[in-house]
Amino acid sequence: MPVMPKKSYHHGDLKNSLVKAGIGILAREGVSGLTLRKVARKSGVSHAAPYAHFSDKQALIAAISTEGFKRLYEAMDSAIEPYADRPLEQLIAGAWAYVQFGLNDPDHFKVTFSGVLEKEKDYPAFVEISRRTFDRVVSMVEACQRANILRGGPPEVLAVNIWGQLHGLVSLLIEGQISHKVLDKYSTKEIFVTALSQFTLVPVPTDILSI
Amino acid sequence: MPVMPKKSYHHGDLKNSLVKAGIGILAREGVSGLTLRKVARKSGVSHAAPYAHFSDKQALIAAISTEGFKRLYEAMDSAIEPYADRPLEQLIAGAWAYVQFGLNDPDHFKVTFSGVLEKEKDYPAFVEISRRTFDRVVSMVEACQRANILRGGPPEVLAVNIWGQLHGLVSLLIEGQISHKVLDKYSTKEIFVTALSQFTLVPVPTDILSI
DNA sequence: ACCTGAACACCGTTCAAGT
DNA sequence: ACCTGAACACCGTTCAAGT
Repeated sequence: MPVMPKKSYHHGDLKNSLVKAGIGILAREGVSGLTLRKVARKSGVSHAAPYAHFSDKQALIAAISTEGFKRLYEAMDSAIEPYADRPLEQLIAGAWAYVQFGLNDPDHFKVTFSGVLEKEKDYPAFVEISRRTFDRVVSMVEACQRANILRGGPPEVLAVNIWGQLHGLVSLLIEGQISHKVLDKYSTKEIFVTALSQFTLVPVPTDILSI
Repeated sequence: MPVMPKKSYHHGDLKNSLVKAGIGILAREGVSGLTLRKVARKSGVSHAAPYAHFSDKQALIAAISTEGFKRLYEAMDSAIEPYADRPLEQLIAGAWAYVQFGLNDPDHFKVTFSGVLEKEKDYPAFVEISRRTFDRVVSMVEACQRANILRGGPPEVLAVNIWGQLHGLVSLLIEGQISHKVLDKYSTKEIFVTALSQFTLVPVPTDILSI
């Protein structure tokens, strides 16, 4: 009995398949479950095959992180889109999209932002999407400042602060560091609205926030 | 030639030594360099010896995290001490101690707060020091509210927000996510003072912040 | 150009055995 | 009670060889 040729020797789009497989494993087994060998197995190739496309595990993680950042950028973009010329609404919707991304896929968020990728500076695609996202936030902040919705001061600093506020709360929530005493009494939404209100000079419209 | 008895068969205080060794490795080689076998080697015992004191690697990580949290608590306590009955100064000094802890030993900070420890709820000592620290912050916030230094509202929510703000900024700084365009123009100190100013109803006294 | 299979060094964990 | 040494399954990485 001759061996059946299993489809074909070449995979077709292995590089892409590896990234997708990695994201899947991340969602189901977490950061510690993400191994190169599992990713290869899931893509139906030998454990050495990934090295044809990624120089090492960090390079695959860089690709997964970059994809995470891109998804985040897209999510923020779609969330903002309905609110042309309404900077406050844009800010809130964008912020909420960031939060949702973190809470919906905490391990992808972690890989993208929490130092699993060790030398992000070595990966130009990651640096690029990071820069683009930040620039977008800065221009939203500037629009808010012009509309007297945010205080004055250097917009980059304000953008970093707002980003930091959201990032910190999402991180603490994901890691389960926020005590149940607090979470039983106040919803995630309340906590974030209170946080954003520290920055804005006008009340935060809560009707935008889905869920 | 008979074998020299190498000191003694028993280590003496292996449990403690393993935690210290782990913290050392963390500082020099980062999270990915922290292995049980290295920790054992550094303590001069076989690679199976740690299992007499810790059920698995996560249990050692829990001990390292708990020690990190204790050091943080102590650091905040000493920073606050000089400012009895001056809630604003206490808040600033405590916040700055948190930031310093993160920037001085980023990998210990990461292990303590960024999900390297996977089920912190299983480790009562960790949960306990976490609770104590948070309670301390809440009571500082309450004192600030009474002195009209912070806005009203549920103190736990405000405490979570302030903690989240600091935590987010420290995390982004550690991970190198804050662009050089910003860091070249504004110091860490400036960024944190601006951040804290969003919360306070009075100007933030910067003379407290060492460095 | 893309992939396989064997090999190597390293890791976490277990367990029978030694002191 | 505390530690060792051998063993096992798994991992990242390399490399000669196959298609």
